[in-house]
Amino acid sequence: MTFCYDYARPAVTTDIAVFTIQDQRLAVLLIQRGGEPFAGHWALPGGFVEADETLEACALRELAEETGIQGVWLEQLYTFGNPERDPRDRVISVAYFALVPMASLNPRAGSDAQDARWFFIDDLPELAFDHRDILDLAQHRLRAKLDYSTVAFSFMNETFTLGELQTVYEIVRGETLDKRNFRKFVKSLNLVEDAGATRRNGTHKPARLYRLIQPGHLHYIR
Amino acid sequence: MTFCYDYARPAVTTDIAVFTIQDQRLAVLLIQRGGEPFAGHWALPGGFVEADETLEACALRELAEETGIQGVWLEQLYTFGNPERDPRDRVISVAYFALVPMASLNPRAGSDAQDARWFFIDDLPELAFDHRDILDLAQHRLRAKLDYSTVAFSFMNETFTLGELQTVYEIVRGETLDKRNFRKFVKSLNLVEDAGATRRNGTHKPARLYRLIQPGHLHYIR
DNA sequence: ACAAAAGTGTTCTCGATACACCCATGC
DNA sequence: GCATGGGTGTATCGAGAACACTTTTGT
Repeated sequence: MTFCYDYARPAVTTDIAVFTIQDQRLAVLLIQRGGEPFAGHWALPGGFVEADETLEACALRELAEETGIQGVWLEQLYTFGNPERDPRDRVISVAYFALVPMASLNPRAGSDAQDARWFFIDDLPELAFDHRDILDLAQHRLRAKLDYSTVAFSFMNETFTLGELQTVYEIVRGETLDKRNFRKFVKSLNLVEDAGATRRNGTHKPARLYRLIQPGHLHYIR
Repeated sequence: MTFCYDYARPAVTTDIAVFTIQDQRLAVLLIQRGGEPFAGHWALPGGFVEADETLEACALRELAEETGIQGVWLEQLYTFGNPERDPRDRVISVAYFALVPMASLNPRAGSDAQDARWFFIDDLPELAFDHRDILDLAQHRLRAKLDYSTVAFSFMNETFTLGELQTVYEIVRGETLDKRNFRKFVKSLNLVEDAGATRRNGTHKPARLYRLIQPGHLHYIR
């Protein structure tokens, strides 16, 4: 079956940059492409928009199909439409980005993907298409959003220590922060509560655990 | 001639929200649609992406064709992809927004448009498609951008008074500002210089004229 | 005992806010 | 002379930055 139109139409895809924190470093989820073009290259998960699904539904579906990851919060990033970005054909890609808790999700390869795994953001392989540009923009947006929203909490597990949270801020911003100022800042947000437990985690004082008062909510600050 | 593909493809358009300031109010450029659907309704200028043009080039071309406006600075806003947003067919629209100097451009109707003119943002007709949503988002983004960039200067003519600039801020933010604090703020940016002239403008003291030191540059502040 | 991360307050600086009067012009 | 917008300075407040020591645990 073929689909015919009076004018040329571009193909439309979504691509998704999923970030997490691993080993105290920022990591992104990539798949290894099974088919041409760029067979064997690493790329962002994503794929073609189907006739009756929203762009966000497409992104969620492709993410689940190619990596097994489900139910993440997505934000639209930018739409890439350079006519040369796909060597085969005119393809316009609506890019999304997402953050998932530290090391919580084990990706597995799915359809169209030979493999799916986390890469550190500062140690990436060569990427297919313009996915490197997409990733750079996503990282830029993530850094900016840290300053005026509570995105960083999306990286946290259900309970977490303030030290872990501070590490996330330090990793994304690429600079160290003062511990006392950081804790003052977090407490002034009034978004976390004491989870009533501590975690022993090595040869030092146990850390108090906190949880979000409204899990899943993104807040705008400043 | 027809174009055939193995899978269904959406049509892709760009739509552009062009803002200006008129009579101390925020205004947006709309066209009256000539053809179906929504014939006779007012809508944002825009149209289908051609095979070999970038999304931004498409937006600029459609804007010129439909309204005669050329050479404006565009920023990508958001991509609207709800499958129901166009009653005919699946159409995905990449929305852009732009700011042009106060009352500087006289739109004229062009192809596919019976008419093109400015509407005050708080006195809009019923709009075609989901263009009301696009406009609401554009206005929201404009307001937000005022706080961390110098977008407001895009509304200004080559020379302008600080009173005019303050009025722009007041219109977009919807609140009055203190004159002394505002002037202190503008001067602290170090982005404007004295144009060495004044403008008589009614029954009061003439106002000093300023100009941008780097015209056309958008700066990020804060 | 010692190494290693957890936890805790005060001072200072700077940008943002609040606020009131004189000036130059047209009528 | 009076109405109208142009133009100017100072005091206050609050958020962000700088900064050092004690606590608890594992080995």
